[in-house]
Amino acid sequence: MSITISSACLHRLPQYIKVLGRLLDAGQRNVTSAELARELKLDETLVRKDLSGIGFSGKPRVGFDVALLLAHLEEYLGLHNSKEAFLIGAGRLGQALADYPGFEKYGLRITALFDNDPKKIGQLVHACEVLPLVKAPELARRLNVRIAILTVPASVAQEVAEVLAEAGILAFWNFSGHTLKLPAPTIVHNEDLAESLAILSHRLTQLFAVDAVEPAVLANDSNTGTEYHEHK
Amino acid sequence: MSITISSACLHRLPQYIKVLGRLLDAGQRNVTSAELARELKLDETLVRKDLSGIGFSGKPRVGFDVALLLAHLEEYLGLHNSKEAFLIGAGRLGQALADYPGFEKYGLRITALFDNDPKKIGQLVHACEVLPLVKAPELARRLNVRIAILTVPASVAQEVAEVLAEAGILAFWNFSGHTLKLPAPTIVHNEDLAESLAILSHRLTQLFAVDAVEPAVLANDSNTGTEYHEHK
DNA sequence: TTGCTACTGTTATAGTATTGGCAGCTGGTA
DNA sequence: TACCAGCTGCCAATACTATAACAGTAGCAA
Repeated sequence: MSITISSACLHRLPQYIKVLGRLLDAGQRNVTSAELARELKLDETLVRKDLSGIGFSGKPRVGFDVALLLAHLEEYLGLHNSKEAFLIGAGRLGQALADYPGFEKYGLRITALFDNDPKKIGQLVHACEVLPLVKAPELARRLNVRIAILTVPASVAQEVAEVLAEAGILAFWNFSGHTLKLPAPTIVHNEDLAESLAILSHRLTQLFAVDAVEPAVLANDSNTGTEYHEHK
Repeated sequence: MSITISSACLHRLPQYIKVLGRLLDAGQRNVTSAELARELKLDETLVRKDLSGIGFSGKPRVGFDVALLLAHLEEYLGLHNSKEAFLIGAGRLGQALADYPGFEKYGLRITALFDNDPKKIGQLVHACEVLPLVKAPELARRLNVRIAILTVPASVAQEVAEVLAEAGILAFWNFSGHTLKLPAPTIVHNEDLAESLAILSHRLTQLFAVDAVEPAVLANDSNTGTEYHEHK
């Protein structure tokens, strides 16, 4: 099915989904590659290449069927597969994530929260009781949960992750800031605020330097989530 | 100074900083490119190229001076420049970010929080009083604040951002999930959980598919924060 | 029904990022 | 002091991604 999929393309697919969702809500039936390209500031041939690459075809003179394409993308990304996840660490970030409405839409359901702070245990967060952390491995095994969202302090992240990996957790969505080292075949997705901040900081200093000196050429790498607007 | 800097390289620099910080804490004085490469699962020539690219030299037979390199990287990324930011939206995510300890280390200081929920106004978050949102533009102008962290609902993000841009905010760190459209020369850095989730979802389905069928080759694109471990 | 238009899908080209190889320098050692 | 080992730094080769050009097809109108 998906033999080779460019990493850059993979990052664009969710963007397509977002735009398509908007179009669908607006009642638009078809969309052309040029339209998608304009919306996401991409080249229109790139859009066509991406979509044909994941096996979706448009129709000449019409474009792509919005609803069909959206469904195809969601299917391709596996968003329909219901995924159950444990949320480890019920601090502010953990609670914020538990509240995040986008998860359910994307097939992710947080089935339990864990923490080792006695004050937090028993609290209700988003209709879920916070359970003691020590019970997580056993429950993961019993409920066959494969995904963990880590919102624990960086200092304990590695230790916690190892225990959970031992209990069969295969994918970690890691917000702790500590880069996890885990044995195969685990998937680790590090969400690193510090990294984003560093890049933002660099761009800011660039911007101010440019302001002061001359309007130099700035690369636009939209695939990383940052956008650049040159002067004038 | 920095004429051209590869986007991929830019994303690696914070990683170097992280590793170097660990090494410095461990008391290590020098580090070789091979060592850095091993730690971050990169090629060692790539590490050398990145570091020489930002104008830092190592010494043969010794490697790179950890402290000096760290300082150089931080300087290069402008982490020493003190940056003041407004946090817009004092919901759970906003409060979690206000609490995040990494910001100060990277030169970012949240000087004020804003919200338009009367219940939140006046609350203290991380030693900062939550102010009414309508005052943000005026204060931004008066205090010369250039950065805004947006943790408002997606539905109002565009509107809020436009008002703030009007008031002189140049950089938006956007957690709202809505892709902002702003005029030049604004910097927008979108932090999109939905996108991350979609990619994670895809990797998961790939993993399970691989599990079921055969150990296909999986690309490792470490620059996106996701790591892959192949079977065996 | 036939030709035209507008869009898609594919092939070719160029630019960029990563990998590999080699020369040169530097610190240790006998 | 002279040699050796190890690591850097540059240059070439390769792979990959994005842009450009072109051929093909389906709807629409006359």
